[in-house]
Amino acid sequence: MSAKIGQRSTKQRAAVAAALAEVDDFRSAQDLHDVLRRRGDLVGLTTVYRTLQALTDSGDIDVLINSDGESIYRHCGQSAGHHHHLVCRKCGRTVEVEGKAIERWTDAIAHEHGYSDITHTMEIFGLCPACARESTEAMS
Amino acid sequence: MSAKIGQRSTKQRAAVAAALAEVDDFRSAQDLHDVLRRRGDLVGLTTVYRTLQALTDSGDIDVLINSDGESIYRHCGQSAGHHHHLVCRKCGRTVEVEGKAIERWTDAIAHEHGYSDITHTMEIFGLCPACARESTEAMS
DNA sequence: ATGTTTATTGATAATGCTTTTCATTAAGGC
DNA sequence: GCCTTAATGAAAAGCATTATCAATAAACAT
Ligand SMILES: [Mn+2]
Ligand SMILES: [Mn+2]
Ligand SMILES: [Zn+2]
Ligand SMILES: [Zn+2]
Repeated sequence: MSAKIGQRSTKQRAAVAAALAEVDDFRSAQDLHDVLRRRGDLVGLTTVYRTLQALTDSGDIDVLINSDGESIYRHCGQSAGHHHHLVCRKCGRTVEVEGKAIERWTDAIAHEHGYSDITHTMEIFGLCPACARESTEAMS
Repeated sequence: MSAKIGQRSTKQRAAVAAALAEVDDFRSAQDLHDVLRRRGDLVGLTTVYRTLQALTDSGDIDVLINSDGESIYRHCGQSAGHHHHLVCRKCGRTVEVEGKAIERWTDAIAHEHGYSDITHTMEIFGLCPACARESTEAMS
């Protein structure tokens, strides 16, 4: 929402924002750096990292850590409101999912054990239809 | 469950297992390496990593990736079966929770979108009763 | 427009976790 | 005890991310 990621607007930050808008999958900083290079926007890798960090801090994009321990970023559709993700572990294709049931369940469990001030993380990983098809074709 | 982490039993593996039994919160490989050193068990860091990897693969211990992207391990009570955790963000106190509802829900969502080969992560964080009490006392 | 200030950039070096190498050691079966 | 080979671990490599710091360029004043 708020674009307050710094006090000066630069072409580098605009380029990172554009790249995030173009691909709407979760991507690593280095992936996005490559996307930028292919687009013709020469932005330093350091700046990509810095900008993603700033956008994450301001809540404008979502970040999650994949099973390799690497951070991946995404500009979410309705960045307003708590939601979760179904992510393809191969290509990053993402579906945003919302689940009141989960929210209620985690709160119930936590209170049951006397825990307060609850938060939770929850992401689903799998192979998207396209990547699954690719996999089976490769076997034949 | 199965202790089949290899075909030979060594004192190093026994030492790692003992260290895991002694501390029952989530710890990094390097933390456990220090615990071993303090115990007087000289086990190479490489071996600690390898053993934790093996124990994780065989399902004997749980691993999760913290917000720094570092893997932390824990020997769980009933190590049989998939489960999740309710972790105190202050002191690390952990409660193991099981939730068939979550498992069914994630699978349903994933299949609904055509995703296959599903896994998921889900952890609950909060303040345990003891830490919450401490917090309110500090305010008075 | 030109100059001044200083936030921002980015090439490079450094950090830190984890994995790979590979020569040495020691289980387990005989 | 001997043999086979899994297992160990010191050292090097790999890899994502962060820290440095001199050069650059927004924002603002003149
Ligand atoms: Mn999202
Ligand atoms: Mn557990
Ligand atoms: Zn995919
Ligand atoms: Zn606590």
